[in-house]
Amino acid sequence: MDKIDRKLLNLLQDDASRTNAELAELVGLSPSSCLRRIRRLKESGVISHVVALLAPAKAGRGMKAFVTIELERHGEQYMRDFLERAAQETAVTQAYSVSGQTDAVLMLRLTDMDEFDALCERLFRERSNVARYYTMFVIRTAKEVTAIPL
Amino acid sequence: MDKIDRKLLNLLQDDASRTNAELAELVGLSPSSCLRRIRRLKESGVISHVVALLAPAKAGRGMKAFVTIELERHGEQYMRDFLERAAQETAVTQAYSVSGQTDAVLMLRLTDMDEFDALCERLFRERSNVARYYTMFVIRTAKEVTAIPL
DNA sequence: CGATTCTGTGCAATAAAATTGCAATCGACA
DNA sequence: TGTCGATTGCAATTTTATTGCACAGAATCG
Repeated sequence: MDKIDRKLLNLLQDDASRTNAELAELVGLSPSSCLRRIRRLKESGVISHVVALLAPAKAGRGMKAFVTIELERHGEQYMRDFLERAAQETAVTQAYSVSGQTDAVLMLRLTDMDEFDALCERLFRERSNVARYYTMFVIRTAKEVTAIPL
Repeated sequence: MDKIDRKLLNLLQDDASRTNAELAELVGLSPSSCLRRIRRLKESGVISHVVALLAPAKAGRGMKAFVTIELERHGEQYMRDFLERAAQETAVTQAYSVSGQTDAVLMLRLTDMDEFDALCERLFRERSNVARYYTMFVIRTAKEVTAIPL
């Protein structure tokens, strides 16, 4: 993992639809060398996926929310159960167990409030182990990148 | 935006490195038709980017944290200032203003605690407008997808 | 109801891009 | 300084993307 690899990764994290020739040009390598490096980065798992990102609003899910959750009972198994149930919800795009007063954090992508209500019913109220949950609706997105700084 | 478009978007959100011929096969179209649809989806902005996703641990940023922030003074301009400063930090991958008791939420990708400490110093303590901040370190990631369900 | 337009389709030809073999070069290390 | 292993660039080859074109279906309008 040298300087060129990092440069390549930064470029690919920003826009993976560039042609290999273009990337080669940008990092100052021949196309073949460049391609071999990229392949190596994929095989080693540093690059885990190449995906298309959609504009949330145009995909009909412009509403975002964070939910912090405190569980009633705090065993490892309870946490596992809750996260598993949460992960199965399509509106849940991120689900974590965390340190601190809060036990879990969810990131939601919603179409409307009805969907939110139905989700809360299933996840937090219906025979659940949730003691308290606190919802923060996203008002403004100042930054949202998938790139990991190198 | 018909059924085939949605299918294409789901496929591309999952893996955008597939060849056009493969995608065409999967949605039951000819390669040329398929390509034209994808181009249309890009031009219309539904597909906003195509990016490489890295394995955080292998990229040296395995540590994640959420921070909720309450500001001292609550004007629009104060919020704007804070978010702008936060967004400039490379460790901050997501920055939002939110509804509720909390004013802002940050998502952090960190290499170590020293980086966290330095970030807090810059963002929360150094002549800042932050009244209180609460950090939740991610213990387990149960789900983390970029795909928007369609 | 029929003519017309518009949008989308498949096929085949073309252009562009990725991929590979190979010889040369670079750099670490003895 | 010589040797080994890894990386490079070039050029040939293969694969993939792209485009022109004619046709089919749906919607529009008189």
